[in-house]
Amino acid sequence: MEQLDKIDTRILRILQKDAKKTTKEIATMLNLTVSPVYERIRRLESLGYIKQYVAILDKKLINRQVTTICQVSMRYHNEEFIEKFEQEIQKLEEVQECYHMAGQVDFLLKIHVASLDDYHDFVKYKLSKIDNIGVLNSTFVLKEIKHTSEFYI
Amino acid sequence: MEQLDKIDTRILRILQKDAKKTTKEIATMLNLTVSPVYERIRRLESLGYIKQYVAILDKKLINRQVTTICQVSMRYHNEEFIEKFEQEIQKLEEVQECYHMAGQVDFLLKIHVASLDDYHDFVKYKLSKIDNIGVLNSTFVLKEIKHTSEFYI
DNA sequence: TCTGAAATATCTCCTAA
DNA sequence: TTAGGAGATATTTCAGA
Repeated sequence: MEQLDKIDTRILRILQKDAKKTTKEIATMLNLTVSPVYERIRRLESLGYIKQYVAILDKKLINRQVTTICQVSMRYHNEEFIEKFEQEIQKLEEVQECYHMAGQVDFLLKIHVASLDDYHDFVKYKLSKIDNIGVLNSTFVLKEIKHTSEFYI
Repeated sequence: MEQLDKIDTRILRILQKDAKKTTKEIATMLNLTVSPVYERIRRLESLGYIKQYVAILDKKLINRQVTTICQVSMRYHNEEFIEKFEQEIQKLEEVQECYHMAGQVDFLLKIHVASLDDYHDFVKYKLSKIDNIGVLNSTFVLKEIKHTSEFYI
């Protein structure tokens, strides 16, 4: 895998903040012409450095204002159950993030719903239906202090 | 605040998955011409439904493969200390998410670094320098099972 | 790898239904 | 709110340094 040079890194920094910046604008910022910037972005995409371009929505406006962190521990820790759990989680649209953790708790989930009622339903009818869950501990987000998709590079 | 109709919702769903889809492509998917789609996207942007467009990077390729969840509790819970903590967290580039939580733990942080050594340095020289931290509990992500910026709408 | 230019496509805005 | 069209702007490709 080739290394990134300073120009590549600067391009990634710019696109992490604003994917709508035109090639021309980026070229101007970097004192280059359009072509090399165009080629570099293409290369960063095809090598997989840029995975995708997405629109970030306002969760309050689209009525997903309740964020919950749910910590899950399995009853039995064999491979089969773990894999089954991971598969089931993929299907749950309310779950935006899920991590397999080191330590006491097996999985940490971040969940977005419209209301506490909806969260109740989510746990009752979806999450707790998954096999082999031992402990399930939900805590609610009072306020989002920081949330970015950017990596510091 | 005006409500979104079905077409708006479908546009948002598409742009959440791929912000590079052209107006023309979206129009074709929705059996419309370019103009109405163009106008709706503009409206969704100016009303704030779409907050921003970003490029999502591959954290392994850019060398940020270590993800940590850090749970922080304050020593004293007065407003001044809480606000100071929130301000300091904003400045730390390693912190991608920070939530003020209900319950035992005050804050939950998601942190990305290149290595365990870097995490050690982060805690030692940055995080623990913040005033009034009582308990600080780090757990490491073994595997990312799911991570999306999409909301189910 | 870069510059510069030419071909192609999209964006953007306007008028009208 | 949508359709259609036309000028402005961007993307994409390619020869040459």
